[in-house]
Amino acid sequence: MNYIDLNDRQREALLHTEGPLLILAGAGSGKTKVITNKIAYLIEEKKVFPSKILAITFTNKAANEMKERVRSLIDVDVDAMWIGTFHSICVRILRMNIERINYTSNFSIYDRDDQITVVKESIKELNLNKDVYKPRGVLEIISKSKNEDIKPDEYINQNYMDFYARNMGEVYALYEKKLKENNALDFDDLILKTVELLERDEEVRNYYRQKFEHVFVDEYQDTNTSQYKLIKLFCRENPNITVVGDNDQSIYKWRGADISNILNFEKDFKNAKVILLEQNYRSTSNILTVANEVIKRNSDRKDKKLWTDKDGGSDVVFMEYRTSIEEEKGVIEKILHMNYKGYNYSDMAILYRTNAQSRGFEEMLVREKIPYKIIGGLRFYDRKEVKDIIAYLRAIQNPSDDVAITRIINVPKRGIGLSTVEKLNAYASENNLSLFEVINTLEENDQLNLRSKKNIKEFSNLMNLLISHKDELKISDLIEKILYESGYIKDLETENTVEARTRIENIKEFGSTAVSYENDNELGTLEDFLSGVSLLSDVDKTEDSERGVKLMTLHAAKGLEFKVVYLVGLEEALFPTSRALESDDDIEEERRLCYVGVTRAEERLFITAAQTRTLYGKTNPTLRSRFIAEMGNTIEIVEPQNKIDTASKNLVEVKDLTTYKPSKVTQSFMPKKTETEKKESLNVSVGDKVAHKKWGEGMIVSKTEKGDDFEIVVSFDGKGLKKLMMSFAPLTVVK
DNA sequence: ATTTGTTCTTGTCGG
DNA sequence: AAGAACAAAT
Repeated sequence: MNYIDLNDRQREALLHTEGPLLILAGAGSGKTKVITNKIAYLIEEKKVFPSKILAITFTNKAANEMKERVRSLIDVDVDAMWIGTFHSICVRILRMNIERINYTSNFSIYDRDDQITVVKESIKELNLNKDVYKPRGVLEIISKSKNEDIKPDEYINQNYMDFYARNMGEVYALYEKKLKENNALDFDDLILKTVELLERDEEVRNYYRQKFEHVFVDEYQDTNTSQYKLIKLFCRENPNITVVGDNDQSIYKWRGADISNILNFEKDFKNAKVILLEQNYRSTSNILTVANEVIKRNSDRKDKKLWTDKDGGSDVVFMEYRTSIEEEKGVIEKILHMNYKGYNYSDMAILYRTNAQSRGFEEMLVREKIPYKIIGGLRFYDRKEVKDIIAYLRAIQNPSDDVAITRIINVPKRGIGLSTVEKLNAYASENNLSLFEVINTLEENDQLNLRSKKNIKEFSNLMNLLISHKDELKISDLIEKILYESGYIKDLETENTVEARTRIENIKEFGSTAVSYENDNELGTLEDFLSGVSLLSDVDKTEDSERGVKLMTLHAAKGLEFKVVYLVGLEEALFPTSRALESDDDIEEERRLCYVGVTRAEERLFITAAQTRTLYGKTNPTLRSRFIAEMGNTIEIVEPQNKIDTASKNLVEVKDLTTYKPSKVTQSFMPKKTETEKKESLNVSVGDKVAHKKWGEGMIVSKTEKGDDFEIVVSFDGKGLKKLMMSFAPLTVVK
């Protein structure tokens, strides 16, 4: 093997095989190359056993790529190494050891939807109002508490004086109780329970500490508190740990990622060596200049500046269209043009901030017959029919899984409706039984009528039949049995609509994933198959070889690269997102996201925006994103051909759109009044300068219809953003 | 009485 | 798109 391919910095990282090492790797600086070469070097030169190597990534795709690249470097059994995501490694450890902390190893894994279901049940059971205690919001609190290792009773005690928060603590407590009863773990638990296991059980802890002589962590800037704890638990004295990350690409704060993990590495690990990789092998220097120009505005970061020895390349171009529809059209025209110039469609990607933006581009691509692939969005495994089948499998594997049972008890329809399920649930919690146990001991229950009992009996027979076949059937055959015995397929066939037929197709495709799983893992169990399915992330489900233009969110694009990138929707309140506008920290995260987007491009980068955007059927005027101004003269601003360019015309257009379309109700109930009221109130639009009695002068950032009134957000000079109702605010227009 | 089908509302980021 | 509220069917 030769290591000449590496630059000096990279080689230095490779040769540092003892003790902690932090590699600060800028975008496109060859970090995967360094990790894989280092692993190969350890095995070949340092005679480290592959089974003593642990490498943790964030996606399965990254893990597989790492395995492949090590395999291509040296002749080694890569499956002996532990290379996987945080979650898959934890599941592997838990399946072997979870009995030590009082679970059984056939536990279910709950995804976000399952979590919401449990939260809703808990809210209901505690007789709380779900409009006040919003399930999504409560779940956010629960997840946050879990990641900070705050237990329900602690949370309740901390918030004892706050009625609202205390009740959320009660929901949290019940949620945890239910998960335990269902023998289920959520995504957060996978990490937390592993931490708990290692903390409590010295034997297990020492086993893994001994086993993992060399630990690698990729995307270290994205680790959260519990993941950090886990890493620490794997480490012995002066550990051989290599972490790779880029603080400028930390974009998962909302998921609990703690950027201080990477910023504090040198404090946390004594005698840590730090190596900076700043040479970029991906992009032209023009693209890097834009990236550097944007990211340098962030305050809390390790200073790092990408450079390249490549030529300048083409200018980075910004185009602002009049409407979002014109933006979509313009980008598609550009795609056709670049294709004509010799770029393949598969070399191009459209990157956007929110999934909702994909639809317009998709329609245009279909119209022009350009091949494309949307990554993320409505995911295959999130489809109703696929989730139903998975729920059947989960219920078979772990009958205590009430969420799975509830999902399928009346799918396909078998006459067990809402009120019956409610009764069963009530009986279950009263007697501390699982739903499945209640179903199996129906005779004792006298609250149900005969018809319901008969239907339930049929369902329980079905489930018991399926469970009895669990061990003797292959997974794919079990799936077939489920589809046949439950009548699921028959139901869809009778429906005989286009929709039903695609559902059948999807189910078939799911069946074939089971077949290929069996081919790859001869000894694979149902449990392993199910964990694999639930731990897949978006990015994992897309093949590299896929043809066509790729559409994805900026988050999904991290780690990928494309010859031509279209970065779309650079507008205030969209990118940066409206929810970030009021906090500097959040703006910095949006800026990192922008940096990630820019650095995906290898040769050509087109940035676009629209002056009015139609979303959810509403058209609103927009303001150019601050990031465009921050790029300054590193980008070339090009007037799109289909743009109407006189300023006055734009203004008229904008006004028309804002006062357009009062909601249906207001229109029919009080047409005249609405009209006059709106005319009377201040006639301003986004971008106008206004003055406020208290806050001085500022500029209008957004304007949204709220009933008869408009809510406007104004950015006051030196005072920040304020939300105002237009009819009440003492505002005057500044010319 | 209970389940199933239909219409209307609501929310509205990201993995 | 999913849930609530209501209407229709069993």
